[in-house]
Amino acid sequence: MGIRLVLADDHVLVRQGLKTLLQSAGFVVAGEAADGREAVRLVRSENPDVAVLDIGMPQFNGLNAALELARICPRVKLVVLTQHDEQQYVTEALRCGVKGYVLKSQAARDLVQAIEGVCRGEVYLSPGVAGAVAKAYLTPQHSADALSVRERQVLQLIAEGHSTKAIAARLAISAKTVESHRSKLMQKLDIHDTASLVRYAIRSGVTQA
Amino acid sequence: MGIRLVLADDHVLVRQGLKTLLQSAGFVVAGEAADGREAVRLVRSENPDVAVLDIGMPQFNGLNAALELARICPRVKLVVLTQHDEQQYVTEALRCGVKGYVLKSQAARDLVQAIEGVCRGEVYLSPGVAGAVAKAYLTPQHSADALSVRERQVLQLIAEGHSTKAIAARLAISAKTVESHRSKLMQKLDIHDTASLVRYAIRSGVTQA
DNA sequence: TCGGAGGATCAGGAATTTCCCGATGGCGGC
DNA sequence: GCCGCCATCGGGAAATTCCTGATCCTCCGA
Repeated sequence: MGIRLVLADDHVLVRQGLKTLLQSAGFVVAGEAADGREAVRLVRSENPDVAVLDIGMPQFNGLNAALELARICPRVKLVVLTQHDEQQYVTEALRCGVKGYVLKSQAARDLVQAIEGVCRGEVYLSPGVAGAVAKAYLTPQHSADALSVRERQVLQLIAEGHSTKAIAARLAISAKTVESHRSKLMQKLDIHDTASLVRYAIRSGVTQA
Repeated sequence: MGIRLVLADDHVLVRQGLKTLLQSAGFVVAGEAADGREAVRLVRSENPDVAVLDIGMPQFNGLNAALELARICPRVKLVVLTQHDEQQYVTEALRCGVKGYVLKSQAARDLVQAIEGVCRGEVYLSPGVAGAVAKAYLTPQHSADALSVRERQVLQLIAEGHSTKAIAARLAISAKTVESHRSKLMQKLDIHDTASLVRYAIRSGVTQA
C-alpha cells in the first residue's frame, strides 16, 4: 500500500498537476488544501504519512502551517515546496520542523525521493540547497543568521524606499552608520543588491509590496 | 490526433505536473522550456498548435516570449498562465498577442478549455478576469503613461536584482541605454528609488517577491 | 508624401552612493 | 578582565545614478 499524503498549494492548476504526478508515482493523495490553515485542518482529520506544503501561499503560508503541524502532529512528516534556494530559507524551514525541502526547479523525481526519504525518517534536501546549508556551516560567521534589531530596522527603511541620508536622519545617526548596517546585513543575508534586499524584506514580512 | 503544444515554465516540478495533466487530457506535449528564450526557440523548431507560457519566469518572461512569438510565428496560438487577475495584466497580455489567459487559481479544466478554445480561433479568458477586462473598457483611463515593452523588460531585470551592466550585457545594448530606460520609466511611474521600483514591479506582477 | 511624435540607442560629465578598509566605545557573558 | 558583538563613525576609491543632449528609426496622420 502506498504512502498517504496531503497536498497544499494555492494554485489549483499546479496542485492538480502535482496530484496527478504523485498518484502516478504510487502515492495516495488523501486530501488537498489551498492554504496553510486548510492544510492544518486537513492533516488533523486525515492523519497522513506526509504533508507536502507549498511555502509561497498567501496569508497563512506553508511555514506557518509547518510550525503548527510540527507541534500538534509531530508524527506527520513535512515536505515543503519552494522556489528559493538561499541558505536563510532552508535553515528557517528546518527550524520550523520541516524534514524535506524540495525546489520547484528540480524534477519530480526529487519530490518523490523526498517523500520516500522522510518516511524512512531521513531529512531530504534538494540538490542545490545542500550546498547552501553546508556553506552556512563552513562560513566562519554563520552566527550571521539573525539580524540585529537595528539591522532589521534599517532593512525595513531601505525596503520602504528611503535613502541612506533619510534613514540616518530618521534614526538620528550618521549616514555612515546606516551604510555600515546595510553592508552588515547584506553580508549576513548574502544579498548584494538593493532589489534583492527589497524582495527579501517583502518575503520575510518586514515590509509589504 | 491531438493538439500539439509546447510548455514553458521555469519550475521543472510544476512543468512536469502540467505535462502529465495535459497528456492525460489528450494533448501532445511536443516540447518543454524553462524560460522565455528557450520557449521561442522551441516553438520555432517544433511549430506546435499552441504555446502554453508561464508569465512569471525570470529574465525573459512569458510576455516577452509572447510578444516575439506573435511576431515571428503568428500561426501559433499563445496561452499564458499567471496568478494575477488584475485588469492591467490581462490587457497587457492581450496587447502582446496572447489568445488565452488562464489563472493558476483555476482548475485544470480551465486550461484545457483555453487550449481547445484558442485552437478554434477564440480568445479565452479565465472566469474572473473577463470582468476585469470589461471594467478596463468602461474606465476611460487609457491616458496613463504606459511603459514601453523595452522599459518593462528593463524594469523586470532591475527588480530581479541585476546591475545596469548585467542588464546591458543581457540585452546587448549599452549600459547608458539601460540607464536611459530606467530613468524614463522612473519618470513615467513617478518613482525615484530602486526599492519602490521593486515593490511596484512586484505589485504589478512584472516579477515576484 | 512629408513631417512630427515617440521609442531606442548612446555619450559626457557632475553628483551621489556604494564599497572596503579601519577605529572607538559600550555591554554582557565567561 | 577579556572577548565577542553591536552600534557608531570616517577616509577614500570605485561604481552608479542623474541630467542634458543627440542621432536614428518607425509609425501614423495630414
